[in-house]
Amino acid sequence: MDLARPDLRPDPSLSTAEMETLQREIAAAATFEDDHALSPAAVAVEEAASLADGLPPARGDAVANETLPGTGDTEDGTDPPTVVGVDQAFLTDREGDRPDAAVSAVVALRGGTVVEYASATTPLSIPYVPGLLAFREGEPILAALDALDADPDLLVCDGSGRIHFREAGLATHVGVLRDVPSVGVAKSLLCGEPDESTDERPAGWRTPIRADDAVPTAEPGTVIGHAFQSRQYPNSKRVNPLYVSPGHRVSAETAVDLVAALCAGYKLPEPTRLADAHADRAKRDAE
DNA sequence: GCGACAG
DNA sequence: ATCTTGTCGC
Repeated sequence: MDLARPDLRPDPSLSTAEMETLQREIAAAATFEDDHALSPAAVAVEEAASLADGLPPARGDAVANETLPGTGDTEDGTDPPTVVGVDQAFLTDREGDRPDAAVSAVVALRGGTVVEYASATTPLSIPYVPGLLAFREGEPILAALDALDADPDLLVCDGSGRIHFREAGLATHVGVLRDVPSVGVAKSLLCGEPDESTDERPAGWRTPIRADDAVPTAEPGTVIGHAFQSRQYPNSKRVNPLYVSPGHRVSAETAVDLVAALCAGYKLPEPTRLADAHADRAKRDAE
């Protein structure tokens, strides 16, 4: 059965009040539990793709790679889950003022191998408002996902999921609309309170983020995500942690475990890092 | 009124 | 997010 909810699409023409109401519906339709067989081990990425010579092979070549012996295959011969990274870049107008259009990029990985790329450029209709990001970037993202042939088993979105004022961040919104398991990976904390200070933590460290007064829809103290130190330098400057939260059909614990498994030596998990690079390339090609 | 706020 | 060179460290 198809449980996607196209009726809950992030329509940018809604009023602020309507947007917030829609987000409460999204949160109500969301599942912050593991209802699938997605295991962190199954999606683990062993080696980072080299961006030195540009991005890995585009779709046509990558499809051929799928049939290469040992590439992205699991031991029992089953196909690994398809993980799709989603990211955005913005085009600026002639005067160099405000962003004019959004470039949404999606990159599909299977067993650490890139199997497909897609992107979509959409005019921006509303400004960025904290808490309403999905209404600015949601439509472009959905357009990019539509351009993808692959069937995502997991979406890795740039931004929050359950770590949100109404527990309905970008990752949750997109996940619910398509009824696909999703996680949110943010570079800064929107709301909620970490159990411990996140300062100068070693790679691999994590601490729960709990709902506070800024998240009235959740029972106070509910774990809505985690701060996760994906990378750290031995010396020199410190790296800030990531803020990982469930989008849809994933628990807070599994969300961090999945992201940890998807990291391959860089601060950002591979799907996000590759989508980021693809978005930049698509943007450059458009200029 | 003040503070605080993903990309 | 975006505007941008060099620079410090592995």
